[in-house]
Amino acid sequence: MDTTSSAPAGHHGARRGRNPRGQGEQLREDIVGAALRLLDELADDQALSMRAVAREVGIAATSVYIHFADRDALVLAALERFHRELVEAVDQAETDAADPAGKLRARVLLLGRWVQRHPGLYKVLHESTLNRRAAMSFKQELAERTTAAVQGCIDAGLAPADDAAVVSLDLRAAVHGAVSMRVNQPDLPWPPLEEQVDRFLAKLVGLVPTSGTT
Amino acid sequence: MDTTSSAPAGHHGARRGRNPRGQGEQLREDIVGAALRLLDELADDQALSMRAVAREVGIAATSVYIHFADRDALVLAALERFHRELVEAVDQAETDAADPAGKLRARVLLLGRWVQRHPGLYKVLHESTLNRRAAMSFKQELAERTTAAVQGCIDAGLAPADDAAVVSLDLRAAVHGAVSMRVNQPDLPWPPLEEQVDRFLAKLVGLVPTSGTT
DNA sequence: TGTACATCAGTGAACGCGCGTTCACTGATGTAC
DNA sequence: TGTACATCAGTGAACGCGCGTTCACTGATGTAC
Repeated sequence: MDTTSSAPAGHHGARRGRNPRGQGEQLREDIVGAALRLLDELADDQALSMRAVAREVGIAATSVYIHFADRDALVLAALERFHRELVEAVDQAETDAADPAGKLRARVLLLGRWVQRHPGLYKVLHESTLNRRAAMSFKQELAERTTAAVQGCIDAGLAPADDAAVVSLDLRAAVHGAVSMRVNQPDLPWPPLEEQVDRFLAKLVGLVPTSGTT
Repeated sequence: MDTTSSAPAGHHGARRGRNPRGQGEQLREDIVGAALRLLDELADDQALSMRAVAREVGIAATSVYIHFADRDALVLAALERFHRELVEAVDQAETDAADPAGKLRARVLLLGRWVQRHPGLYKVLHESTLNRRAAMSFKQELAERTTAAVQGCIDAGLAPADDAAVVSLDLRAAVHGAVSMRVNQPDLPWPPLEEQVDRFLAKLVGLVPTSGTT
């Protein structure tokens, strides 16, 4: 389920063979996988070149155009897949937790851990100038589910009654900021993200810090 | 005092004349000004080209190398100037405010307003991959002064006693996140930043929301 | 069963471009004697 | 007062590079008759 392990076998330039008839779409997946690996390294969508992607997959540069109209289309497809996997992982973490407060905490903490493993992709997803050119409406999904988790806490009486959308926005902004600072200046001596997240949950959402290790 | 108005007269490619003897350093300032203008537009340090800067100033591309060893050196100088102006503006806002709580609020709100005027530069300052390659230790300054302002609130009894460094980190993370989301997705319908900042000041620092318009 | 044709899954060469950077140079202005 | 020289503030041409993208093509595999 990890984005960076999506390539079938040979990593860079391993001269991959032609797919059998009817399996042409497999190359598309391999290209997206290669783009994800490179984007995570580069941490910049503008720095990704179609030729580098082709080299990584082991195909001719022109073959990328069979599946993607241009570079933006490829980056967009890669980010959509990254986001989908992220949403699935976060939802799974929520499912594993017991009560609504634990679910919200699990969501946020898993996001933090995921980002620490793929800082470059997080940067591209949220900071790339592609945000100016393309819609990326799929990003709404994560926000909506976090708001639902906040609402769950309020409904269960674990958080004071309030506008869940507003509380969720504040929480997401704070967490995004905390994560973003760590991702963008990885060499600075940051305190543990988990403690900061717990302070945000306590102060912004109003959860009682039950020190749950769920 | 605005970064984007630092060029003397002719904006793009206006064929500027040679400086008089002893005034050679003037070109350096003009180059930095042009770089700031372009970086604010591009919102990406990698997208800035030495040739584009030279065109903007109205000089030969090679003349940039008289003052800057390479592109990173130029971007670094530009960001240092942007940061210095930002710090000065924020400090001025703090001076104008009456009590410690008003000072902290003024700092944060002015930062928000400044960023809304120069979103591209904010992105480059905090998100560019130059952060990986260069130190940018000057950025510490803003953080330190915010922490001092938080400490001021605590000392004056306007905020509950707590570790000012921790509270400051949380506040900066939250504000950075709120600002960053708006900068990176400008087309989304964001609620007013000021209200969100006031919530952060109330919930994270513990200030009483005195609705001060200072 | 044979064979002409269509389709699929790609490839190789080439285009024009803007870029970072280097190099040897230019022309105005000041200064020592 | 004249003049040789040094310094300053730049310039113009050129280098090699990787890039996005287009174009006409290739060779294997399936399918209609």
